[in-house]
Amino acid sequence: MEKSTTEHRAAHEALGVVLQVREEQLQALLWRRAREPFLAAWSLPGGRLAPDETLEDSIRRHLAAKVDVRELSHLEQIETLSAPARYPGERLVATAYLGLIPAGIAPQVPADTAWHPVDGLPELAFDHFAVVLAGRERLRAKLSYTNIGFALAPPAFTIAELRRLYRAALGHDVSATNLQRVLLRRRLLEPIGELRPPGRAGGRPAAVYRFRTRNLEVTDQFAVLRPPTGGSLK
Amino acid sequence: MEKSTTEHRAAHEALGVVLQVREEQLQALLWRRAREPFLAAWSLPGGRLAPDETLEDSIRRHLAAKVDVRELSHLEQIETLSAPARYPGERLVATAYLGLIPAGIAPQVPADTAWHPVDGLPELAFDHFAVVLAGRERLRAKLSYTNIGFALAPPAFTIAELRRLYRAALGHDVSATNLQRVLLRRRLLEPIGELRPPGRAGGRPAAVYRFRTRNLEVTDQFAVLRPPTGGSLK
DNA sequence: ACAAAAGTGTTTCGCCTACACCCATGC
DNA sequence: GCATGGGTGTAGGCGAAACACTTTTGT
Repeated sequence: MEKSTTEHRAAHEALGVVLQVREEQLQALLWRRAREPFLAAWSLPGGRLAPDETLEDSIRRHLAAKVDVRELSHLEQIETLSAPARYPGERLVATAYLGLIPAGIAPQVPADTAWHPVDGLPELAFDHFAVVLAGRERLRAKLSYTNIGFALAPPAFTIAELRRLYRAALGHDVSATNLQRVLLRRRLLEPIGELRPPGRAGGRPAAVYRFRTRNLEVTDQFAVLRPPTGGSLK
Repeated sequence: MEKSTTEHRAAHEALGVVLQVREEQLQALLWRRAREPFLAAWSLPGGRLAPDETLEDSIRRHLAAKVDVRELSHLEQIETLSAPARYPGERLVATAYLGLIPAGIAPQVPADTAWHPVDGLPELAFDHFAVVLAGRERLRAKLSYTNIGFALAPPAFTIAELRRLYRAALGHDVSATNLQRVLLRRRLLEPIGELRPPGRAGGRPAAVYRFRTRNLEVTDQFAVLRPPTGGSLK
């Protein structure tokens, strides 16, 4: 049963699922491949792991060629893909990361790189389609029980603007009334004390809010099976 | 900025955080190292990735030397560790898996392998301590919003028995009344129609239950920000 | 005055908790 | 009978959803 494996060395790449809400849609940053295999197919940005860097360092370094890394408001590992045949002709293990960019900034991207709505992606190279969907699922889940919205939102925003971001990311409508109440009750948002003047059509000026912190925090830790009010076991 | 990385090949290992509730405590399966570095230190079982296997295949293969793999009721990837200096003298990337074994079975383990309570672990080799804690956190979180309890429980059990498993895994007391109601309301449990006769001290016979499915299902999908009763967007 | 947009008040609902009480058994 | 352990009835709390209504602006 035991194989002689001590000599096997797999090449390792980092892949980035970089998401941003653009034009009311959740979009992913894709790169048009310049090499075989899958020449000219759309694929996730990324590249090989170098000897002296972590995987997170690596994805940051490779993404730097596509977007200004300072614009990444959040980065987390999704999963590691290791099917032996996932990359033709070579053993290549891939670790995928989820990267988020706040709405409202328009990163410069090179000519071989473009944003694509996650609903309605083109054919993607390798197993990248499933990776994008896994990234979107991670984002959607965390929108419900963490403050990860900070990573989709600009530094300051109105509830109506935030609502459009949540709607695009979640894929379903969100009530502005309830969104405001949930995020305020959980103390994720705070008003900065300014008002946004209404547009041409008039209307009451909107209060401007910001996220209280721009680091990931779990805000709904134990939905059920909460510890009893008081004691933990040992 | 771009490094010449095309030739770098990192060795890759799979690590298993195998947990079981034993004697009312959540315990992890550890292996006493027989080689340098960290000779004789306790560490997670696992081993090198072979050329023609996935990482999941790999951890199953390596664990087979420690426990009967058929006893693994659940296996999922936790995270991939890639700090360049995490393993002395060699670049070694590690992908950690969480494996669960139902309570009540006593797997044969080799002499160099033993169960240790997760509260009160000895010093572990490398970065393995943090990996065990990450595995426990994953388990605790999923106990709240999935049916992962099936993987800790034997095929049939009373509510009182299940309560002890949840208590050990969560680290805090759990009310049998509420545990029963939550798990029945979510339709995770169903009675098998049998009764467990009481012990020497008497008492009403307990109904015997089982998990409706023994595959992972998310049961509390969107805590908040649920889609409106009706429509999804696009 | 009217339309538009933002925000608040209020009701309803459902899930969860806590605790009292009832049930079935051994001694 | 009484002790012991299992299960159910029920009331209260709380967060969330829904919707009506008020507030503040532009035209």
